[in-house]
Amino acid sequence: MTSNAEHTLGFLVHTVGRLLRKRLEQMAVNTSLSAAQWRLLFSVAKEEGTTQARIAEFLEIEPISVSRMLDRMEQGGWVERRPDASDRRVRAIFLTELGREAFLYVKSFAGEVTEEAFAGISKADQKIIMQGLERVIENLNNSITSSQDVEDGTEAKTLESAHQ
Amino acid sequence: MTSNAEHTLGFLVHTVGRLLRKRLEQMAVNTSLSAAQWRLLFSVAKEEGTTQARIAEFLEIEPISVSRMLDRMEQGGWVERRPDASDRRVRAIFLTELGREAFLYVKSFAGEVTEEAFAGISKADQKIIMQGLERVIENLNNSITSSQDVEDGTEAKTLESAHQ
DNA sequence: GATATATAATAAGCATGCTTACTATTCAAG
DNA sequence: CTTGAATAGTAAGCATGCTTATTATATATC
Repeated sequence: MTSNAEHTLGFLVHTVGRLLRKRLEQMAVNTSLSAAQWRLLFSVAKEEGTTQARIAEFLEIEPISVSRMLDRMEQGGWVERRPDASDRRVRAIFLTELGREAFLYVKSFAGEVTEEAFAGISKADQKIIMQGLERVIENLNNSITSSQDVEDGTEAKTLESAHQ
Repeated sequence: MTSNAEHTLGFLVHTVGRLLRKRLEQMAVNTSLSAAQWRLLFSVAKEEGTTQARIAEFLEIEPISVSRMLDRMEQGGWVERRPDASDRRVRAIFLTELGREAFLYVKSFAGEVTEEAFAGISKADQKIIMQGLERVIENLNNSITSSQDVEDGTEAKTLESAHQ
């Protein structure tokens, strides 16, 4: 509807992400869960008793980010940190009853949001889009990794060479 | 490569967005511009002398977010706030020479990142993906707007009704 | 067994988004 | 002309990401 920025992949994905987040939070207004918190609940529900390090790896964010989100979510009563018997560095993370309910609640319409998003797009095209995004992730991961490996200065353009 | 979370639209888009941001920042390591700052430069370059309110509308973020980003970007010497002759509430925003160079610099490989991302995907499928994302944006905007209009409690599920 | 290295979690401080509340200014209605 | 509403920008405080550094504990090497 609104004449939406430029129509490049970056702008589009940025916008879609923002709107998905917004719509999910709008539907889940009864919980006070953010999309980020829901992802965290998701990763704990998938593997109860997991560690903070494993959560960070799964969500591909930094351990410190997990730590501070858990501070708030533990305080909100959604999750619980328990000491690990065999390794005193480790905290095992569990959902509380409230956390389990909230997770199921939001999960119950995560699919609904996807349906709304894909309205009017054929199943075949939906498949192309989903598989396309998977491929994009693979491609970018490769680019990022190989560029990190090179690290010899030939990779990054300089300000001078960029626009002549 | 990595067994990447769940394969839902939300998780995929979230990941693609993060990787695009990361790759762009990796390539533009010579500038100290973040992806968010680049988007802001983009919106100023598109319309020099624009106002903060217009930038906020274009980027679909809040005016206060623009204000604080401009604080830092003005301090970094990328942009300049000038008073508006006809309306003393307004600040007209301009690129500095540095800002113009940085913009062109990053712009020069924004397309490159898209190419990397789409490697191995046919032109036809690329088109389906791009148009699909445009449609998704339209759909979500509609859902969000109409849900805001309703606002009568029948829209949002309750915790009780969600999982029975 | 002592020491060096690796790992789990946290602390401090920054950027970028948000909400809510404020000031200054402009515009519209009477 | 005055008053009241709308608009442009900012302030304060919060959440969620980051980087860099620190603490506590485990593990591997000599």
